[in-house]
Amino acid sequence: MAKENRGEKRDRILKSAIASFSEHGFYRTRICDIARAAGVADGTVYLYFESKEQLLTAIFEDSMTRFLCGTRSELDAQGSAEEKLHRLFELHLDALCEDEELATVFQIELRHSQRFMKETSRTQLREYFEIIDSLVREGQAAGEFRDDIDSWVATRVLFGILDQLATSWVLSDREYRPSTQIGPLLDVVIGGIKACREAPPAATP
Amino acid sequence: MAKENRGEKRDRILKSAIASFSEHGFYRTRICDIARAAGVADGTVYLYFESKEQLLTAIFEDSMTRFLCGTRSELDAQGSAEEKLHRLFELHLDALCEDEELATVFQIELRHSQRFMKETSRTQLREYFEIIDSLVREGQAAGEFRDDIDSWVATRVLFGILDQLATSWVLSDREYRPSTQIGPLLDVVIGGIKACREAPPAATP
Amino acid sequence: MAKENRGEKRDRILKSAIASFSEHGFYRTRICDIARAAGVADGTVYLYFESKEQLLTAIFEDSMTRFLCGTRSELDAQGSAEEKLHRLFELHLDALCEDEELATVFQIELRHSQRFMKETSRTQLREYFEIIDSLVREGQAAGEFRDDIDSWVATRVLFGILDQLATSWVLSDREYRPSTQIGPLLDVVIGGIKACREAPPAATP
Amino acid sequence: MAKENRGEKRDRILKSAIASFSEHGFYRTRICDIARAAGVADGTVYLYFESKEQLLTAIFEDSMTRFLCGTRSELDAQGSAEEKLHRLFELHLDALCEDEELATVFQIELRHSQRFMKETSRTQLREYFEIIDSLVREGQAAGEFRDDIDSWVATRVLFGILDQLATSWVLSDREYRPSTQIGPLLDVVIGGIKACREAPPAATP
DNA sequence: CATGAATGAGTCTTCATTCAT
DNA sequence: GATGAATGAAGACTCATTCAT
Repeated sequence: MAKENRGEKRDRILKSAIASFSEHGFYRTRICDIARAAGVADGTVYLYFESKEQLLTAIFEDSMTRFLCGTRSELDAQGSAEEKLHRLFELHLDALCEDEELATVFQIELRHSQRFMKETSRTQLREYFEIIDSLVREGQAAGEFRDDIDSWVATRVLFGILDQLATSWVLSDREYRPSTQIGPLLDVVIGGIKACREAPPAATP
Repeated sequence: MAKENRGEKRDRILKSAIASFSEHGFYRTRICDIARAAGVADGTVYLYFESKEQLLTAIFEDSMTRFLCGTRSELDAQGSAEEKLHRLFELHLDALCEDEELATVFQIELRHSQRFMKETSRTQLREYFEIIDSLVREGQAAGEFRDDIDSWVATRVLFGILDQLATSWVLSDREYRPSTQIGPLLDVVIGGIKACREAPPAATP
Repeated sequence: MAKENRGEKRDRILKSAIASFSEHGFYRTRICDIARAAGVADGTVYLYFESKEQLLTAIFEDSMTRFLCGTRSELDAQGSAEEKLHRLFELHLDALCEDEELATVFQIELRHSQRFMKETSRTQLREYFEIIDSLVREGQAAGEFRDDIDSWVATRVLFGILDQLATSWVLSDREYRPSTQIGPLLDVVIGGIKACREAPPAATP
Repeated sequence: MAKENRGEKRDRILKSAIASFSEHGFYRTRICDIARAAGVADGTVYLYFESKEQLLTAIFEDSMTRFLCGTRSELDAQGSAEEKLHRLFELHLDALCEDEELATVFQIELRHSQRFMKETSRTQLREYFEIIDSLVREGQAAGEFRDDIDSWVATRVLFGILDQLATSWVLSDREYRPSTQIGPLLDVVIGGIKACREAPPAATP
């Protein structure tokens, strides 16, 4: 029970943090609020996380790790690069939609964290970017996508769409599922990649 | 000069606040930073603004007022409802692009303000929404748009696109002008409104 | 009164800090204790001093500056180097005896400060060492002291005696004036310097 | 092995405490640092010592007990009272020199402990004072020392010298052995006691 | 109007100590 | 006895806000 307990407690704190951060924002949330919500003492939070800032970072890292973990195998099951991209986006958005609070932290709170935006983000996010990038290259290699477009540029556009879709949903009244909107959007971008439209980013937002 | 001075000083403070808020974020910005940047004493800030929170609100209100003021006459100069919508979006995005710091405050910092999101926003934004709404109705009345769609729903979709376009730009490296992307986007939505596409919101984010 | 007040308040805080540090020790003293004793708010302490640690450092620097200031002219009034040394020691010890709390901070509390022992001390104390050193050289040049002894070694021995005399007094019941003991001690050291005794440091403690 | 183990563990903790206290100071040392250095759990420290403060006290008491134990027999081997005093001082200083960390704790850290300075010290030290005092009386009875001097006063002077010699050494760069300096110093004091010099305390510090 | 020194409530973080295992 | 996770009181420091000048 000991080790079980440890992970369990860490999770409770993380969960409480996500709830508080999403409801009141990072700065208006006090460590003691998180602790109380998690049913632990203030000091206990610091047994699991270095600082309030790192608690925010940990939310990102934990979720990211879990997400990337389950994603790769899923993608292998798909056929074309476009299908894979579609599935990736679906997984991404569904993961966020399953936990509205987490989604808020991801799309809103993390953007304020200096440390996150400058360090963690660049390191941790790279892996995700590389997955997208490899799908684009795969599509290019298979003749599915234009290969005169830099795959990294395409990757940023694709990620941009995804991210905006998520932010949009978080800031909305959340009455719809953003993953249902992937199709039309992807159509435009893929169309842009496939055909010779001049400005694929133009379709981004 | 007296009154001139007053307005001028208020503007300096507002400008400094925008700069600080956009660079360091609302919570990491101290009133004394704003005061120093504006070349006034800390206490002076409170002669013009009730509180730090209200300073944030004022940034929104001031900009909104200025924007709405110049907008109506501009719109009258346009022909069709679609042209007017296009022009409105253009004005909106150009206003933000002209001042990247202001854009950041609008798209990022204001979202954290509880008071803003719950009170100010809903009050102040209504007027803007009503402009869009009236354009939609105008188009519907003129047979330009489908009239079996609730104008208020259409309005929210349109505003959503606009807002995401702006956020997207702010979070990006800002190498492009978002107003150049209005055309294709509007095409989709208007197309959605005009024809019988199934999911107009699908193009929202 | 404004500027008067400022210096006055700084002094009150410094004085309260000396009293608290000497009575309860640096670590057991709380900033709010000092503030209350000085009749100011907690935050006010930080308007005058960067940190608790720096408050300790400031006690040293302030006293040192004041002491060195008044010392030089005093020394010019003396005749031989030995007389000057005697007078210097007298001034040093009397300065400490005049303020037992300050003496305690100097001889006990400052020894624990990492920053002090590693930075401030070495910088600020150097000037004092140089005064002693110059007196030793002066005595050597005048044929008053042996000149086959490194003046810097002699300086350290002399300062060591002085410092121990002070510490000794602080840790004692303070029923005597340490300055009355300078004569005999100096006799031994000077004797050691003057004559050819082999181990002047032997008389140090 | 059981009992052996207990004493051994206690010693390890004590040794680690001495090392940490001397290196970082009492207040900057954390119990968990001591525990880790001793290779035990945090809680284990409390199986052997009541509190952090008492750990400091125990360092004094343990060393004192060990020292006093070996001292008496040593003294019996000496001839005159002066020789015994000399030997006592030698033993004292050598004990400290053998363990620089212990010396630092004795001369520096213990001075900050309120409880030590006010309670323990006065109780535990008394025995040591009484040894010195008995040697003085012995010398006086044997006509070796002047008997018109209060033995208790002489005792304090003698202890003061010894203590300062130790502190001086601890604060120095420790390139010399303080016990080599006992001779000259004792000369002065004993001389002061023996003859009719005016100010025996003058040689104190 | 303008100032900026002063305020003091608020919060993160530390760490001695406890106690269930 | 031993452990080390958990506790929670304590305190340094910050900063929005006020108000005497």
